[in-house]
Amino acid sequence: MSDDRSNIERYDFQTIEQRQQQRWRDASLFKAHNSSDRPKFYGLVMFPYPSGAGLSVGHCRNYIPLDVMCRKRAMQGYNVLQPMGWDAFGQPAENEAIKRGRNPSDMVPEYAANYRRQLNLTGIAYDWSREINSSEPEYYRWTQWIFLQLYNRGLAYRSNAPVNWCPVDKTVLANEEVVNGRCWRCDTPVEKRAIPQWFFKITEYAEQLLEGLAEVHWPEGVKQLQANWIGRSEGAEVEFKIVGSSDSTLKVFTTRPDTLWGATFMVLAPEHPLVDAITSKEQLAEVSVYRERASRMNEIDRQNAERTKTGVNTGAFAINPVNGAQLPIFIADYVLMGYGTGAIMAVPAHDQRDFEFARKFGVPIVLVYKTDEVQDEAQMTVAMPTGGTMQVGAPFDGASNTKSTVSLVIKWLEEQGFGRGVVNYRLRDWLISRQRYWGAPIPIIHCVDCGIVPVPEKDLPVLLPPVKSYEPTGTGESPLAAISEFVHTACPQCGKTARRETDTMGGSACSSWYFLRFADPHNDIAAFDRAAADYWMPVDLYCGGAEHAVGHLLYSRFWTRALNDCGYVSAKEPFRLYRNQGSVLAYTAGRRVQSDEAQGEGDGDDEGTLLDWKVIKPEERDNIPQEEWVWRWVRMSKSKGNVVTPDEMAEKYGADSLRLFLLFVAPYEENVQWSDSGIEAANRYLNRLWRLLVDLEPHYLDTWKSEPLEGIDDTVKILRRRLHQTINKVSEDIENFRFNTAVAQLMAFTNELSAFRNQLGNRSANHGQRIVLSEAMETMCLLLSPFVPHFADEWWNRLGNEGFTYRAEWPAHDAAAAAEEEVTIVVQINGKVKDRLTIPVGTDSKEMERLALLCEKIEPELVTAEVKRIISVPGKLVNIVIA
RNA sequence: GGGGGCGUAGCCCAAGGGCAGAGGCAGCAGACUUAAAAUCUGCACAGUGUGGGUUCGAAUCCCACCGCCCCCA
Repeated sequence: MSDDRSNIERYDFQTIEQRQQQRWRDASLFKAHNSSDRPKFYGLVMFPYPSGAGLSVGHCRNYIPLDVMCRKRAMQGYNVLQPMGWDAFGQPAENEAIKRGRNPSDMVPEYAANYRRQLNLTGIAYDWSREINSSEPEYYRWTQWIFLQLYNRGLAYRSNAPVNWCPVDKTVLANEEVVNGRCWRCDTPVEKRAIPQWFFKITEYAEQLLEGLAEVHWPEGVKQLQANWIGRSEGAEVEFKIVGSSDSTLKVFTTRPDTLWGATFMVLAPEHPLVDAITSKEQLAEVSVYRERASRMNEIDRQNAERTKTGVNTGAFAINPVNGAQLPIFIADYVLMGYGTGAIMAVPAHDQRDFEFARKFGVPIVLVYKTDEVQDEAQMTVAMPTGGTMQVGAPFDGASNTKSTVSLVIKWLEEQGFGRGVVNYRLRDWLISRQRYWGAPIPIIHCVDCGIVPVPEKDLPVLLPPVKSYEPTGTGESPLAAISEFVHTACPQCGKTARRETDTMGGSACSSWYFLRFADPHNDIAAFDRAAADYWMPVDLYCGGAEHAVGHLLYSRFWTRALNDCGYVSAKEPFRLYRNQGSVLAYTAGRRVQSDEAQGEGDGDDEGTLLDWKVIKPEERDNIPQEEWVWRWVRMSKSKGNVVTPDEMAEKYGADSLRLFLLFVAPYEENVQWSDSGIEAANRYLNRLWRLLVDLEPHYLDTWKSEPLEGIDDTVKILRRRLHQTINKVSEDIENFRFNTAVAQLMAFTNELSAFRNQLGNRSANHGQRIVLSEAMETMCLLLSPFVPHFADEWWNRLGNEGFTYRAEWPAHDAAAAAEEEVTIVVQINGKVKDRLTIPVGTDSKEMERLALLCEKIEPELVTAEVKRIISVPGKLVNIVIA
């Protein structure tokens, strides 16, 4: 060890990181090949929308753990694909462009270039030769092509759908733009309007999407979320005749056909098409007022169970097929047109919502199932959904309130011709049209004579026309509708003049297949080559935020299955293993908000804003006295002025320090609180390790691998044991996504190595010590490689190795070398620790008990006590239970 | 309203039926220094949110409650 520390070489991360990154680039180190003898590994992170704020350290926390995994797989001999691209179409990009007065087609590539620069800074092993941008014609041409494949299979269709409409802004709003039923811009109550929209028929895949969940290794919570979203329920569709109308019947879906005998009224959604036909003259006025009011409400409020039930009698009656009873027909907003048939039979005795409605409107209640306690409808205070025995004068009287009774009744209904068993799903079709500019144009032409005509595949892409002004028109139509060169075209079938579809596809279309494009990103004759896609798919490890658990993941699964059915890819499930990471939070100054004050301005990345708290924006800091500041940990975002960029961190501490900190600070799934002191600590560790390696360098023997291990002394034997324990722990921890404990283990081993160095002092190491030190130094380079690749490669070369750790073999741990010889066990009396014993590993229980009873601190305690029982766990403890 | 997660030292986190501590931050003391920073060495600090239960033994499993976070509606 040098006494003159001022001369010791510094850890010069800036030079090292630049040098190593240049070497990686020169060698095209991370380029993936579409065929190989080696097994493949496809690691993917949800591709980002490049925003003007640039990449934050929060993004890095998502991407770096995947990089660690990919780098380890490469060292384990896998052919690795880790690509990156830009989710550039869609509203976030368009909104940002509008805000900045820019054209998104100029803006997006600029932002993307900045993201790419930042990602390279962090040393992530991306294959940039596969970079894709979903807003470029080379890409969205194939998004349109897939649209046509879906259209040809009847999986894309156009239909009237109620959409959110702001009557003041005269525009259609996305669900996220409706806040408490009001427009996010002008606070006007939003109305529902029926406008023709394009849908994908994801409902046709409901069952498959549900079953497929069994095949994938995803967090249970996410699977459950998808299952709930799909919402499968079994029941029956029952037909009710309407009094005075011989031709029209009312179809209802019910999961409880066994309670048909207790139905006392019917409820239709206010939008139900039969309402006009059946409403009596006397009720007409009241019904139309109610329908108008309901059209203003959003579905969230309508389903809120806390609300007082409202509704209006239509004056019409339906006939219960099972007993001929005449049931009054109401309309009420708690019934939704989008679920089931938009009509229900109401059984107040056994359904709480129906019960409340019946009590409010004075409709009779009839018990189907009765118990000893519940016999009299008039005395009921709540509905009785479960329990009891059927006592209603039905063919099933005496049956218990169970699933098997439901099945029996369904069978009976089918025999009687009253209805049939059906499976219903909560899942709705996927609304894909957007009346916005910045998206892939829907490749459809409307011809007066031929109707809807798909654009021939040879005419793709339908290019998004370059325009100066692309803001929403205010007519509810897409801005494309105002561009006559775009709109006017010839019908591909009859050649007459026709109009192009002017809606574009929402961004979620582009992101539903990008993982397939990465397999073959530059193909200009197909979306992707089947062999390439079959080689890489499925994605072996997919990382992303939990907020996409239903939307993006479900859509991607649907498209993959649809493309599989079309014969374009073998995979049925796109993502085999899926993990979601925690966010990076920044300590942020805010202030209390009065309850009547308008909430966040909806910057798009402001989600999760707390109701009683608002960020103090940088420009407001001087105007608000510090005593009113309330500090909180919130997600980083540009609008909050709390973003930390990787640029500044790489500049100050180095990319390796940033990587190490983000991996070390907390478990992968958990949110982390950003602190500069944390990254400083990571940097300090790397400095310490650097100096340690410099100190040990003179002892390094490059022939260590071929030297015999016999004759190494006990001190290094223990060091070597720790080394092999470290190999084992780090390898396992990476597999289990426990990067934080893997780093801790590397630090712990560094401390041991450092203690050994200190012990050695200025003496020269003996041969055996040199062998073990050399093994430790080289192995550390390899173990560190996925975490701090620049640092690792620097030392890898410095120790005389050619090439890259990325191409070196991941170290294998020697179980014999890692095994401990002795173990310390505890001796307890009644579960309380009294003494400790160090014994050889493998000592059996009997011997442990014998030794324990002889312990200095144990023996005296047993003189007066009666030993009732002794529990001994090999390698752990002996517990003596006394009376 | 429904679902999920998390509460361990002043702080971030380990341990996931068996000694509460692997690692780090901050703190204290010493060494080095004219001094400080950096560095090195050492030290101290909690009985695991609360209350029950299961067990020879619970931070760990179960139940209830409190607090925080996330997702869905």
